[in-house]
Amino acid sequence: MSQPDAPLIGAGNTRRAARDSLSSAAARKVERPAPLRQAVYEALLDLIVNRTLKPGQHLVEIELAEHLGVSRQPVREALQRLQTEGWVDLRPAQGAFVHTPTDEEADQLLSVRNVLETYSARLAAERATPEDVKQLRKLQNEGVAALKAKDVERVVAANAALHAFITQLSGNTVLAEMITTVDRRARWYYAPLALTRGEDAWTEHADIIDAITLGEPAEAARVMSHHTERTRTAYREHRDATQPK
Amino acid sequence: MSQPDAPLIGAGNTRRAARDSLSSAAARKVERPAPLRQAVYEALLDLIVNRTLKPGQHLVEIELAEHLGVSRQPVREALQRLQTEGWVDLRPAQGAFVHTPTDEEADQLLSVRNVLETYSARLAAERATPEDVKQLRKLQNEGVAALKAKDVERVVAANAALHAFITQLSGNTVLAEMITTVDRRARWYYAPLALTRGEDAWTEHADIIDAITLGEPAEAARVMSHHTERTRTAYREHRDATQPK
DNA sequence: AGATTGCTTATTGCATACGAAAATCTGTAT
DNA sequence: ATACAGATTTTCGTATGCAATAAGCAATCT
Repeated sequence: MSQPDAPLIGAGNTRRAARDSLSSAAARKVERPAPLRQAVYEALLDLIVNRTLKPGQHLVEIELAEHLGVSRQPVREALQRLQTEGWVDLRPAQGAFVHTPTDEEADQLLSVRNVLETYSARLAAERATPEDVKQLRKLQNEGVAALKAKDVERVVAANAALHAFITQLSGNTVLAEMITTVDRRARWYYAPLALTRGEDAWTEHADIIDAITLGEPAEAARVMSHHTERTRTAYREHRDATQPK
Repeated sequence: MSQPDAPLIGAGNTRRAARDSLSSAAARKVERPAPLRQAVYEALLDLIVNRTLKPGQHLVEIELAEHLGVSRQPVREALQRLQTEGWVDLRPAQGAFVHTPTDEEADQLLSVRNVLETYSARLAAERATPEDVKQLRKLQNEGVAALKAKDVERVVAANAALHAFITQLSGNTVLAEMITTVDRRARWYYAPLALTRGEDAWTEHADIIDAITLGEPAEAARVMSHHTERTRTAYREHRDATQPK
């Protein structure tokens, strides 16, 4: 049985009990209690991203439900959301399967990501305050430190944090949400190649921050585009290297 | 009672009966029968887009369900999908409300649309075949004809069709899906200003098609950006005119 | 042997049931 | 009249039940 052994909710069977345990798993505070399906969504997404649930794997509702200690209903709803975001495929009358990204799709996603991130960098350069710049430097330092320490986890986290912050700086909420989704998926795709290009990436990050600091939108856009394009190329090369055709 | 009077399913109460009537309403053929929630999704989206369901309106699950002749379940699932796409807001324990776009949000969406469409035009210019170009001309002619006939419906449809086709030409599926979603929302936003700039728009369309025909990506991008930016400006002006602050 | 048909089982999709939270209403006190 | 407290109603969120479909398997036919 390929049941993952992650959160596993206690025997608590009431709605409240299930919610609490799952929420703590997701480490979130809720004023107005978020629906259970939200916690389930986050739990499942996490399981997919960290590859506990493998691409192509058939996700049986009742199994996930029992694993998380809830009923099928919230699981269904979470799975459907995961579908619209491209994490799983829902085949009518057959159920959910963890999405298996094709090379072509990954490449397309990375190019879309390029376009969106480039635009966000441009906007960020137009709007960043000195305080924002200070924060950017901080994130950059953290990333470089993590890289020096060869702490993969930390580098990945720092990378995500830096990009997320620039995205926020753009001031365009619609754009930011889109990038958040796309980026997460992109990271999932190129996770295998991890830190093969760590050094270069953080040099490029420095260039991006410089452009934002100087308030030069065109330059920021150019450098960000270069950066994300390099990532895309790295992905391609990695792919060609590992699948020698 | 603000019950919409649109599809209204026959008294058929079985699963099969309800599915059939809704499917025919959505005018779709299904080999492997699409889930009912899909049909409900389309029906609700249509009701929102054509403003039968008004922004801010509280959507009560049971009412929608009875109106469509199904149970709450598929309605819930459809509503959740509509939320992830930005058509409704789901407030915990309160239910669904048709999303009310703010001016800021509309502007942001239109600028994202600009970026995405611009990129798709660039790709289209790189890839379009002579056959594709022929089809583009055809769509263009249809639009101009509709404009001459002052048939608003037709113009809107032709406009959507042309943009959709260029989007397809890009060959980037991920991008295309994104544009489809964004565009549909954008049209919903600026629907009020309808055809105030019909003439100009179709002149610009001609420019875009020319650039694609000549296979000049940079030019296609430039012109498409100009076009979508003009739309955005028109939206702003319309807004400022109608809400004199 | 290989394909085909009918049966069994597993799993989904929808409907319904029920408890809990929010909104609304009512009556009372100030 | 207004504000507040409590009860009532409405509506959601989750759980469960049931019919229908798809996959798996065995027996049969060619």
